[in-house]
Amino acid sequence: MATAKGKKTRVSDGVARERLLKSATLLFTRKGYAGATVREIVAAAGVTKPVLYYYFRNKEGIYLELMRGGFSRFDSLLEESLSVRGSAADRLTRLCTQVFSLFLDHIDVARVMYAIYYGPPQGAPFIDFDAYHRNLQDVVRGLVREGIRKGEFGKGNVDDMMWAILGALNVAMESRLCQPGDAVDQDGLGRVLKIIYRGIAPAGKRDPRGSDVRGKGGRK
Amino acid sequence: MATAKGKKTRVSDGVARERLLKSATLLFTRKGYAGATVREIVAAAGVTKPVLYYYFRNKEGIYLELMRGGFSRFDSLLEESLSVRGSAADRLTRLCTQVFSLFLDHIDVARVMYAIYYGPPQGAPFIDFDAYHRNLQDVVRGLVREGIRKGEFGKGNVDDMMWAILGALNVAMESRLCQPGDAVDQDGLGRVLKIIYRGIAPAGKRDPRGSDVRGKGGRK
DNA sequence: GTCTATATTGAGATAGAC
DNA sequence: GTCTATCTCAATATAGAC
Repeated sequence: MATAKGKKTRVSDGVARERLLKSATLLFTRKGYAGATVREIVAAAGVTKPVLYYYFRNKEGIYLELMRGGFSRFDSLLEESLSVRGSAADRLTRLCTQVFSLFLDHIDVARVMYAIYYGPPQGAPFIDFDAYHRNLQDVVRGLVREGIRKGEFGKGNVDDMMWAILGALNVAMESRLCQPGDAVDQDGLGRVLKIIYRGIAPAGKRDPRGSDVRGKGGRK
Repeated sequence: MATAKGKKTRVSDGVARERLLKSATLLFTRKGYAGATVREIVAAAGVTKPVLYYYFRNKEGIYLELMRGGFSRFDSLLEESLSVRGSAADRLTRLCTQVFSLFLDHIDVARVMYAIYYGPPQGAPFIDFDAYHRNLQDVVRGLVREGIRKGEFGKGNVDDMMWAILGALNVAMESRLCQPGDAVDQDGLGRVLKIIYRGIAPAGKRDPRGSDVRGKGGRK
């Protein structure tokens, strides 16, 4: 990230950039993409307009950078989950836990995404949120399928299992967005997933409740 | 509403009113609450401004009427579910099915609600969506508790079970909002709920109807 | 009263000095 | 990299003709 030449600057490289990203997130959240003005964003960041244009080209640029930051990490998680080894349940839990963790770490950016996705048109550049949603679905579906193939899960409708799992992840995230007080945390998500694994276990092989409550995977 | 003809109405009572509600829903969905002008709404409904004023007083009035329409039915469902008899699972499924049905019947109003809830401030009158969400949580939690008390569900964290069930309902609704093509339908929701009932069944006992989690879709 | 032309504002964006 | 100063443009507001 730092410039190769190590040129001296008034503030160290990227500080203003980070401040801008932060203030843009805050203001996009509070007033929407259209409602947040470049003036407010730079004022809140304690810099002047040209600084924003220097780093991000324009208002759309800083918005896209926000989105890209979140989604690139998300893509990494999906990719990583394909190479990780372990039981299907462990891999699913790992994936959900990591996605949830990413969500919690950037919940303010997530709010902006939700507002753009569900909210009215605001002139923001198009982001194909549905594609990311489908990617997650595909990965989860693949892991479920593998679990069935290995006999870890019972035979049944793969999509039903996928929806049950995504429902757990989804409700955890949205409970955070909606009621930060009484919401689902990482452990809660892990426990809800356990309920689902038990529900999709093969007919004869249901392990007793709470036989493995750890979220990091039973054996490693 | 006043069916008495105190005023001169050119169309039969309620027709213009319904047309206004429909066009307002459409325009609130497309352009947001703030973006939809009274002019457009009445034009789309084929009536004149005074007609809107007569039925709804103003833009806020027609918006509140939309919200009230959805939520009053929702409240009825919650209330009704308290008096219905049957197993906890049946009552939970019945409640979720009915809520989902209500959602599907008024999915365009639901879109407006989502946009207001998650979207940026648009100057719309405040609606306490969180309260409705909490109400649903409370009813589901109560039904889960009863299921545990009657031995239908195993002992365990009541909230975890509640979140699993709400996750299923939630993901069904949002899959409809997001990807109308490949979404969850009533049967799908029922099957996902079965998975969860199995997952929260008492340790030794298998839910008779949940013994087959296979849906008609099979593997996809 | 309503309409239209003009003024004003406030938005995003840029040039060039340092 | 950052600043001061400025530009363009569209929406809004207003004034004055009709």
